[in-house]
Amino acid sequence: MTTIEDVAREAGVSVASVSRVISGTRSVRPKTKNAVLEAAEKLGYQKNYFASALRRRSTNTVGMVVPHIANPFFIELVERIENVIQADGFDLFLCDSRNDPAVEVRRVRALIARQVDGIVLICADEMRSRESIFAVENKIPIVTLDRSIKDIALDRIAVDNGLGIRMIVDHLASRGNRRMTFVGAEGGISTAQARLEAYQGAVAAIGGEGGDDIMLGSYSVDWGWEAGLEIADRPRLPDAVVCANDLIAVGVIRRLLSRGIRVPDDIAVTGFDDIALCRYVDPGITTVRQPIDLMAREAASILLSRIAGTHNAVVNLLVCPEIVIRQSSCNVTTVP
Amino acid sequence: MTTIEDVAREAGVSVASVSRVISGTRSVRPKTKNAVLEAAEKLGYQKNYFASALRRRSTNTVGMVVPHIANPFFIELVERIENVIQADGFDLFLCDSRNDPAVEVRRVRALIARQVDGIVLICADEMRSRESIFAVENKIPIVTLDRSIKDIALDRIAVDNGLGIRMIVDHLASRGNRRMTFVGAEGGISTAQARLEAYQGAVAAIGGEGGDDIMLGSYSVDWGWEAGLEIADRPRLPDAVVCANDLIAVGVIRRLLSRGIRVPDDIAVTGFDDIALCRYVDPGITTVRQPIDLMAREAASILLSRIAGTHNAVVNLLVCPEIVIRQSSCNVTTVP
DNA sequence: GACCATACGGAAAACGTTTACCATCAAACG
DNA sequence: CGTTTGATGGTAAACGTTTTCCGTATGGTC
Repeated sequence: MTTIEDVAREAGVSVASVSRVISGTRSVRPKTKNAVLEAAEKLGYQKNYFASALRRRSTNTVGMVVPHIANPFFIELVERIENVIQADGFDLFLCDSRNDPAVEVRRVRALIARQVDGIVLICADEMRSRESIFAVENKIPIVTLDRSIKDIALDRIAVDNGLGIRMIVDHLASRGNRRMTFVGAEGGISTAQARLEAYQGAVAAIGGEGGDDIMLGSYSVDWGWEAGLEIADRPRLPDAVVCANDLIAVGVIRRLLSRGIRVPDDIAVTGFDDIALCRYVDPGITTVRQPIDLMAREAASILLSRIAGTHNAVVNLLVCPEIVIRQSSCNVTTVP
Repeated sequence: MTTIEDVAREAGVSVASVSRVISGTRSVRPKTKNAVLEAAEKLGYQKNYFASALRRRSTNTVGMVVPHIANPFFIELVERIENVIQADGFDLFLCDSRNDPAVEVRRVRALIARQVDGIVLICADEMRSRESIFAVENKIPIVTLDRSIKDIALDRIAVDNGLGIRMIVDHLASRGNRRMTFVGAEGGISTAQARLEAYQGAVAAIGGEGGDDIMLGSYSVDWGWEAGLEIADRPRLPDAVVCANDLIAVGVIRRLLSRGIRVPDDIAVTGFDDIALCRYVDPGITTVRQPIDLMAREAASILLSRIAGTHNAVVNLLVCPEIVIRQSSCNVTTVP
């Protein structure tokens, strides 16, 4: 391993000059600069990341913790965020909390130990993820994305979940659906709670039935598949099933179809998020599109400005969703 | 920030003793050990990762580079690998090369700079990913997974792609299909090449047509959707479309259905990998299941043993796939 | 020419660990 | 009782940067 000292010797200058050239912290004469660069090139010098981080106490790295790496919605957010911060010279460390607040807090600690300059958190639980925040001890900035944590003043970027669900229920009602069922997620997930409450309110608002017809599980295809069975076996079917996310909707639809129930002819089904999968299944899924790009850009830029030290007030940004109508709620022709 | 020195002062011992207790490198008397642990607890001491890494030149971390984080097949491998290495006390850094060998080599360099102890690489290109290997300069062990690099003796774990495709073609032939088409991926991806060649050989072996009916694009739904159009518009349809992976198959099937062509009644379609999506679309996709769990365990344990310094011969492990028959190739009833 | 501001180079002190080396002590052994 | 051995504790030297502090040279201004 070649060090700054080898380069200094080769270039005939001091280690200080080499460091200044490499890290660009102070101007040096063009002549010495070139000598250093040539020597570094010749020796194949690579800066030691740890020595640098130890001394500077900063790593140009941000960490991101998501509940489940296999959920395409989170992955899309990760990709967008990485794009933004990379343009600013930051690297991204990605961690999966496996939907477990205990794992989450371990991940956060590991990131802190590696001295990331900031954290983007999609939290596992609106109550128990407080521990993750405490673990940060205000040492570095942290912004929450998509899901929020109760009663803590933190930057947050999320879609207006309530509005999304109301748009869905109104759309279903406009197609003549009156008897509805909601398949959501339990546990302390803020988005799950918001979508559930909005569903209840919206069904009441349109004067429909089923505002209290609620099934709660997890944000997964498996749960949708399970819930779909219960629905299919009912003596009297609902007109529409409102699912709290797209994965659930996929499971519900698969089950209904497998039981000979037609979607949307017998039952309309809707999702939330608009992951790519919605376009690839048949029927395509009517859903609420989250403005992922906007959310990622906002989250990243808020975090970066906090890292830079600019930025004051806590941001609580609620962005508007958009409804995407596909075949699962009404027979129309669409193209993926 | 509390350091080892603060703990030493608090416990009334030397920094050496504290370090030995914290890192467990040498035995210390129970009495001093307890004093250190209590002091550390009291002061909330956290070891500085960078100082430790700088001195020890090892980080208990392995890096993994995958071509595309949004591809569920890779994500499943990542999850399994993380499980294995975590049990051994290692952390995982995940990077996305965006299918670009130039990005890949940057990622590898970044991992090396962070002194990961080993790398798992799913390479972007069988020729140009050599650069990534050269970047490692034999400094740390590296194993390749799924895709291989030409003419370099490296540990490699992959499925027997040829066997998988032969199983598919034989299955299609046994259902009476004779006129076939192959939709694959171009560029220097070893698995794409292996699947293509196996297709040509297998079609010849069964005396079918279409061994030269080849369309090459990328491993994506979009490419399948595009290729499906060309197929749907042909004056004479093939009996079966063999796709090089599941994503392509999803795109092809969606397109054929949208053009009023029934799957499998008019055309059978098959995939490769057996990602979860195959069970969620309708019709379910007949595909080749890769033994992901086995592959991940093998890759991880080979890497770990190389890191530990045991292990000699280069491993080239070709594992057996399994065919999974669903509705896209013949009308059967299956359960997701 | 005297003075000052500015630019630049170098020596050395951090940063927080780990570890080589030495000192001490107690037990074991002849 | 002298010597050896093994266990344990401490001191100080690494690890490779960055950065403070100081010295020198350069150029400009009066």
